[in-house]
Amino acid sequence: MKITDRKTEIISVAAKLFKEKGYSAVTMRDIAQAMDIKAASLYNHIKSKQEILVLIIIEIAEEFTQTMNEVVASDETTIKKIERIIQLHIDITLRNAEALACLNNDWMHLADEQLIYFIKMREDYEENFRIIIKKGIADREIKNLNLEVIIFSILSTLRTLYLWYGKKKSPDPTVLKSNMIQVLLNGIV
Amino acid sequence: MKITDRKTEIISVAAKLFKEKGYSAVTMRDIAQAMDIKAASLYNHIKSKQEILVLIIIEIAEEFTQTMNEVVASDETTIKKIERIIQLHIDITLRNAEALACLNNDWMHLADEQLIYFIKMREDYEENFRIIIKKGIADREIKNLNLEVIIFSILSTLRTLYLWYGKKKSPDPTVLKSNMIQVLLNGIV
DNA sequence: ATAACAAACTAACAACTGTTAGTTTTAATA
DNA sequence: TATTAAAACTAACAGTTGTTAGTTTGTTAT
Repeated sequence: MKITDRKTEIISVAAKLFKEKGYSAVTMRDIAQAMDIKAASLYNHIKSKQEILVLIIIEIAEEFTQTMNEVVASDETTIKKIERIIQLHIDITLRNAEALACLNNDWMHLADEQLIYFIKMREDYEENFRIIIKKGIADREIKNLNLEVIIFSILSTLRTLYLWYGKKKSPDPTVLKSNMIQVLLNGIV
Repeated sequence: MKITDRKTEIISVAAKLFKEKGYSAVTMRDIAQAMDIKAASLYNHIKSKQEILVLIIIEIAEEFTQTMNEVVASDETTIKKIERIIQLHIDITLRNAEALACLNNDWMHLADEQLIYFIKMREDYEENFRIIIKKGIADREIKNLNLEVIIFSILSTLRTLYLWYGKKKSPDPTVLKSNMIQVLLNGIV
């Protein structure tokens, strides 16, 4: 197996285009052109446009799922758990912002089993987060505020990190992490 | 002028569809079908598919711009200003979640002057927010954390409120507002 | 040199896209 | 009732879409 075969290249190029215009607005000819080949040639490597989407999204979704499962099963403090989740999102954003953009914006274009599978993972992820925060409130580690507001505000920030990275104003990863923890946990006032 | 003419109806139906699948994945025939008419009939009321997108996005963008300009020009405390911005986002989300989804996900499908105009408004909005927070830090109302992290975490939460509303778990607006202020300003720990 | 294989190509398809032209229906007004 | 305007219709267009079939090119192993 080569370090980066042609199929991997297609997926990476496609992800970049999907991030900019969305899955539906990107044509096979767009992807081909970005690789300096013809659209038909793509089919020597991939089965369909759908397959590209699936390969971009599912792998990352599974990575989120697995780490979240580990975190939720651990016996750390709630705050440490949240810090690990923040770290998880930052890590994946740095490694593959394009795929994250795609996951966030184009998941609804998955089909059949893959769509169901993705939605299940997403719901489980949120539910695990809910369990963590709930326990944190019960243990008085977390303020007794509306559970859904807490979860939503943290998750929506972490999920859209990809929008931010790549911009000049974004600080380096370690600074980002510590500041993000400060802001999300202790507030800004 | 009728209370709700056909054109307004088209825009509202289109926004709903755009929210679910994105601008590019929704066809004129989809919009027509949702209104129980034929695609060609839409053109008695609108000029093009593009026009629908423009009408959905620009009006709301201008509303954000105007209120933000008012807030930034006021002489309230920084915290009061942030509270007004939170209120602004909640208000618009409640009134027109579909248009907000569209603004967030499909703005890049605007064209020419409209695209430039939108990007300008978006940049100005962020810059105004930056000015507010900067002053808050200088006045010691806000903690001296990384400016961009503060702005990003608040804005990304407020901008994706539309994703959340409509779900069962979302609390009523006044509870939402007070909890959102608590979480975003004072943190959860 | 030749066989074998990966990866590109050309050409074409059937379906779908936004949109136009011209016509008919519907409902309100004179 | 006749007129008019709004809003629907049918039919079709030119261009684009994802995809397939069959062929050629380039590289590697025998």
